[in-house]
Amino acid sequence: MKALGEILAELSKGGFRITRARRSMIEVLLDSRLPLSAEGLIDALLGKKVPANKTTVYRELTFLKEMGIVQEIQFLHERVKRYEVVFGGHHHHLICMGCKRVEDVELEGELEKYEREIMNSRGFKVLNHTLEFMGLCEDCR
Amino acid sequence: MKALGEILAELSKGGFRITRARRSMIEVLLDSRLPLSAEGLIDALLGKKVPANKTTVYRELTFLKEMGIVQEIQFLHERVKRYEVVFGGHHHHLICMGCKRVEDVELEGELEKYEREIMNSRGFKVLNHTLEFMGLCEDCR
DNA sequence: TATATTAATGCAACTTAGTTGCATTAGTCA
DNA sequence: TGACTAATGCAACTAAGTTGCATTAATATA
Repeated sequence: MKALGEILAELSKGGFRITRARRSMIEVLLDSRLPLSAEGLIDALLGKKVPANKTTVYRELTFLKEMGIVQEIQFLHERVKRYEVVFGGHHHHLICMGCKRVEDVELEGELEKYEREIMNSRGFKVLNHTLEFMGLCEDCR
Repeated sequence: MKALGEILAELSKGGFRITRARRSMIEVLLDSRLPLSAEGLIDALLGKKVPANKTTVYRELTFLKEMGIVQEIQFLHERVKRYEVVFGGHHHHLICMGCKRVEDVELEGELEKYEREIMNSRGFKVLNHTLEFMGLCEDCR
């Protein structure tokens, strides 16, 4: 997980402008410990008195995705997409069906075994995967 | 994977009516070797000269989900939801980024190891999970 | 087989999430 | 400080799915 300054420097070096909306969006996403929807992001911005236009927010999210700064997540139990700042390591989510909170998990060893298996038995080359666990968190059990 | 007759008998026993739309939708879903979107389902029905109203199709999909006959799948690379008849065993998908085809995979041993790990380290009780692999199929590599 | 009951249907109008075109604004560099 | 153009914001649009309500038809019963 990078710091705000690092991200901004990287963008600046790439010839992109550091606007109020851009900076604030990255700040909000960095501060949120769970992935935000576009709507949630707009609310957070308005809460910080940062003008947040829907079009701008969606366009900026597309941009930040292309830059590899944020990633988009689609949870099965929701219609909307969520966004989070890309983490150092690839990780997954624990989604509590009680309180709807989302936590991150990193898994040891990952799914390489399965990916090899799939390659061998099907000739299918896995390039990426998504994995989400649904259940009940400690508080909701 | 159940046969059409079985499914219809089960519904009938439950006091639900066997209508043309209901029978045809289950038929189409059983025949499709990949999960269908609502739109794809409507097209398939029209192709069979079965009148297919959007509202009816969505309502029937909701019903079939509630009955545990079909399951809804959300792929990360798509906006729409897809539906498939529930299989005997829990399974996952291989999504080809080239030709967009979807194949099923069943994994040995599954993710129990991770689910135990998550329970032990976080106190989070996993009840369900989703796992999709994105990559290139044999033909597209 | 006819009839009553109500599950299922279908239209139209709506909602939600996200997108597009285009004129305007504001970062950045010289 | 000004020129350049990336980024913005409005309004209008699209796609996917939903809702209310009057109508139709599957089934049980007489």
